[in-house]
Amino acid sequence: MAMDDISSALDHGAMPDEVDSPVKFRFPLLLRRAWYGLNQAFRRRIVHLGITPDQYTVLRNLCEKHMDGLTQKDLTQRMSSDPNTVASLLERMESAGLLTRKIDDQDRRARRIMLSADGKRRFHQAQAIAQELQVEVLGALKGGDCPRFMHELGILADACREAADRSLKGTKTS
Amino acid sequence: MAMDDISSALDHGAMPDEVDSPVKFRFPLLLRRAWYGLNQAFRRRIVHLGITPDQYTVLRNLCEKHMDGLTQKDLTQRMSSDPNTVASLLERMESAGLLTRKIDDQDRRARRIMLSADGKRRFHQAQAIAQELQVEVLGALKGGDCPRFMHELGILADACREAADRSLKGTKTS
DNA sequence: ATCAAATATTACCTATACGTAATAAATTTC
DNA sequence: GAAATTTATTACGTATAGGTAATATTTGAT
Repeated sequence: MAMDDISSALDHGAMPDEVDSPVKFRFPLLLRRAWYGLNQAFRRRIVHLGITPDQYTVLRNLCEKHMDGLTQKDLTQRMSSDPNTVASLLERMESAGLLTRKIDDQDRRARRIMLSADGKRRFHQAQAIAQELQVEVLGALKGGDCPRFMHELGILADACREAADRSLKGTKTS
Repeated sequence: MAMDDISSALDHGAMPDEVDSPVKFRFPLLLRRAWYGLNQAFRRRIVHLGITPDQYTVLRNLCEKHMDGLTQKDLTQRMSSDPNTVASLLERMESAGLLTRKIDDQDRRARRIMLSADGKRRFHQAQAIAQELQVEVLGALKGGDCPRFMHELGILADACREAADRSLKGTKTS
């Protein structure tokens, strides 16, 4: 039953009628459901640590192979995020004592973000929880489908980002 | 080069070391990039219509096969969203003249949402743009990968939602 | 019929996304 | 080498996510 629905609804790769396919197989709705579900699950599991999913992402980027710190610009790119969002995010995290921000020596426009000892500690606690959650969720994909799925999701993610960049100025549809 | 990385990083379906795999193949980061990219692209393309991507989703749900209207609860479920979020979203949309809200006859706790003529008109304009965007993005997936990918994304989306529900009360990890 | 429990919504709160404009410092240009 | 341009960040505004609590209404139990 499942494969029939899929075949009839999403057949030729990227035809316009996909947009009118059943809710269960529409890319934007599935993406929304997955993203918000994953975030809510993680948020609920780490709320006792006093950090949010986005703050966890910041801690992770700071913790792994960048003990020398990152600028806000670096973080913005690594998180596929926005300078404004990252700025206020870091402001809250600095107030919470998770990190420090100091003017960069090489470029005094930039601020170099450094993880605090407490930030590192809380990150490691959250990381164990993140790993559990990831095992739970990805376990739903049977067999060796996972690597290929991630590869395809990466292709689509890049396509979405490029579409967003194209949509800012100039030609919108190509 | 690509497949080697994938294979070494994401091999056994859902092992903990996936969490430490290269950024390019981490589920949460890819999901984030895809979701925000898609939204930003769509937001930029419909801003001239005076609606946002989330408002488009409301309009779509109201427009297709539910001319008799939906309650806020219905909309919340269809959008994989939250009652609070939907309430304020609809408040703004009502102020903008996109829809009307009236007390339901059968259940006076509920409010029945009805699309306005202007809301319907703006929806159809936005829908053409949504279809273009979807063709652009999904076109990045070559061959017949799309149906299978959507099926797998649906499985993961459900797994994420269930994880979130489990995380609210009782046993968190199973 | 009546009181308790469940349900739809609102009110209020903080966190995040992201658009525009301002500011300051680095880089490029002539 | 000073002016124009680019770039990192901040300031401020609106929209959305979602938590907790209050309110009103329906449903269920007695």
